[in-house]
Amino acid sequence: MSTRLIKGRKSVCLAKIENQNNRQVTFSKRRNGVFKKANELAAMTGAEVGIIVSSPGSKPYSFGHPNINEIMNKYVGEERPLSPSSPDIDEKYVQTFRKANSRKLNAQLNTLQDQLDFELSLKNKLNQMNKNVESQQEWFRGPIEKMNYTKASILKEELEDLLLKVKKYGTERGYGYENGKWKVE
Amino acid sequence: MSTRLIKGRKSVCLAKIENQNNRQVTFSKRRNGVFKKANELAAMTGAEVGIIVSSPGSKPYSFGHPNINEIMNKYVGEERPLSPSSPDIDEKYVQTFRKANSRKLNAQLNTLQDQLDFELSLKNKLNQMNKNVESQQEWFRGPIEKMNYTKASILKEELEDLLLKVKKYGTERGYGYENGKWKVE
DNA sequence: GGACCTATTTATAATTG
DNA sequence: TCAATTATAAATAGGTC
Repeated sequence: MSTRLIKGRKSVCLAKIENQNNRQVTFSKRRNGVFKKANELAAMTGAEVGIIVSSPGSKPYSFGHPNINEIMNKYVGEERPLSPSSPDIDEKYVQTFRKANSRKLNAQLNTLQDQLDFELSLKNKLNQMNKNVESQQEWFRGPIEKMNYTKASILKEELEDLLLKVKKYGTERGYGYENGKWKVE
Repeated sequence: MSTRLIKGRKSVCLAKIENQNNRQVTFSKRRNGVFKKANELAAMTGAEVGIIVSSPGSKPYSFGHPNINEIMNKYVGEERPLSPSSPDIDEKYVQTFRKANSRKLNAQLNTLQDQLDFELSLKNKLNQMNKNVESQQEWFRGPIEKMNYTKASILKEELEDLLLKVKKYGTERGYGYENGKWKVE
């Protein structure tokens, strides 16, 4: 705890970070930051957001609300390749996007999410969450073609937030979270 | 000026903004915010970033570094091959993107499971949630391959809502976790 | 690599012009 | 509607363990 070094952030420099390690660290932090912001944008305004990020030497990451592949397909035109000679992609994008508003999946998802948002109380949700457990593994092992990674990342992040809250305020109530493991008595 | 009014921002609430006007304002501001963050990410780390955003009642917007179309073509490269006249594209990225978008479910599954390590360590929470997810499934009937996305969406929504509620009421004292069950008063 | 910490810079919600 | 203001919440650079 003999800390007396300078720690606060410096002003951001809009230039490529030279140091390889710092660059990687910044990439990870800021990639998550962008995804979090995108998630907030989608949640708060109902916007559709799709993001693809790739760093040299790193895996590609994607974010999509409601789903990266759906958004991508809208952008490039569903079920048909984008003509290599087609330069005016923005125009095409507008058209396909408007037409796609009536797509079945989106409508169903919107309905689902609206119901979840406005009809289920927290108490009901929590009670339902407390039902048994069996098929969880199957859920993770099933096809995930249409689910992008970032849904999971965001989910993870929010679980971590939740856990932080629990860790902070929950210990006095007889449970806690330490060293990556739950302690429930 | 004669009155000292409160202007500072409030804490962000991860829920859809009801007021139409505020929602549009927030959309514009935050869209720019996301693009700015994405631009910084690309500039500082050399990452490739592509973003598509669209809000109902608003035009679609895109951000791309170095180029949105190029990035998207890489991402969907499997279904929509790159134009043969793409000389400056690192083939390695293309391969990675193809892999990310691949229909080889096992590859994605492994990646997903790695990212979900944290959640898997919390089985006694997530497994309970799964039951709820299963029950909600009846609301939605569609292609099997999209079921998992639906489950993920539901789960994510529930977690978001749960987190919101916990943040809102948690510090006051209206929640707890005892004997493997959540309690909310 | 990851979690946590802190000083500071940024982003932005509410408000005014 | 759009730009500026300002108080605050959030993000994050650099550090430790």
